[in-house]
Amino acid sequence: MAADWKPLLAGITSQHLDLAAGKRLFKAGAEARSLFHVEQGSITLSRHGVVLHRVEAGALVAETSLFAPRYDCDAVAESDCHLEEFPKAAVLLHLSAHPQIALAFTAFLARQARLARGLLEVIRLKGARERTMAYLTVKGAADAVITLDRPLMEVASRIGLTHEAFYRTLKVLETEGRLARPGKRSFRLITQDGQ
Amino acid sequence: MAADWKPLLAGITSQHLDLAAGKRLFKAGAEARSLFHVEQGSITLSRHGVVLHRVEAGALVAETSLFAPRYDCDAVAESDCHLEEFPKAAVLLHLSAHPQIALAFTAFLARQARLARGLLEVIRLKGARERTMAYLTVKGAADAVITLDRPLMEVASRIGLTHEAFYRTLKVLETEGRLARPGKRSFRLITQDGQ
DNA sequence: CGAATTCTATGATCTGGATCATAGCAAAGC
DNA sequence: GCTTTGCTATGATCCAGATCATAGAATTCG
Repeated sequence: MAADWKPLLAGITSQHLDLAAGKRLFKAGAEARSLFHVEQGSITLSRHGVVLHRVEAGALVAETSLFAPRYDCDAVAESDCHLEEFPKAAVLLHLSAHPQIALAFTAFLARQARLARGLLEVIRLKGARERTMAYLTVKGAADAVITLDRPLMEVASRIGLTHEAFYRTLKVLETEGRLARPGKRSFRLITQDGQ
Repeated sequence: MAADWKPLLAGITSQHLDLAAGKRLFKAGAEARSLFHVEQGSITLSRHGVVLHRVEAGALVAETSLFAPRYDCDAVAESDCHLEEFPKAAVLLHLSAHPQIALAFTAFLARQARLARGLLEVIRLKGARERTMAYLTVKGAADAVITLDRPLMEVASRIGLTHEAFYRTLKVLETEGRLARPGKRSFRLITQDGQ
């Protein structure tokens, strides 16, 4: 699905790059020269000190800058990083030369955008109850078992809740009969008859 | 910037489509046949009743479905809509035939993704103060005048606050000397010396 | 295997922001 | 011009969820 699409870059000249925690990868305003793939560690993108995005291992840094002359944010290693650097020009050339790959890349970005927007809508809901239900609902159909692949703590912060609040909310939903828990990280939404 | 990129679709066969408020444009699971451009009104995309995205006039519906065999969400008109329908196949053909346009589309999606992710990070901050500062900070550099083009009420809801809370927070920041307000919707962040 | 770390879980307290209420002002409509 | 509607603004109250605290279960690691 939201596949690691690094394989598609296979043909492009690239070079390894190690970056110690706290070191800067690039800064806003500098000429955008490369696209980066995070192999290990994580990179923080920020603008004027405000974090815009946290890039984890397996993801790309600076997709936007592929299409802009300059980087528009600062990139700093949050932890020791192992990166792969792809020269921007080479990437663009590769994309023009391989329409299939270009399309795949486009599809990848479309999914990214939709994912982020979906999370935005969920997080904008007012209550812990609603956010939790909404998050689970988009993850899977009602009456099907949904298994989360990440710690509940992490899910909690994704939807803008503390883990305590999240655990409690899950418990409440369970006692209310709106949710069944086959396992610690497995859930099943119960269809409500009253609607 | 986040330009209305409809002009790029200029060459493609399309047809007008009017949709009354409450009517469904397509439903999840149906074969994905078209891409839509909202000329007037707004469309709500939802999955199992959870709103994933609200598409306003000037934006596209179903970019993701360009790359998937089926629609993965329901699209319903929130208000009376005027749409332009572009057959998926024709769009894909057009994109393959015009690499420039394909690239522009890709760039457009990259910006969308980044924008949404930025907002996500802002909205995940804990306090009204921080969210407000962060929002303004990414909008413009410190010591430059930032003018918001939309009602403060709308900005408030974007960052997950009630308008009351937002107004109050602005006032607090102002009295704290962290923010100047040349106009109702104009702001200037004050550089703090103590850092 | 046992120790350390992380995750899951729940209880008690406290606060920031939601909610309700009210009002001045600006923009739009007639 | 006057009226209506929507935006900006601020005050009072209240509660959901943050914070602090504690602990059992599960996982990782030496």
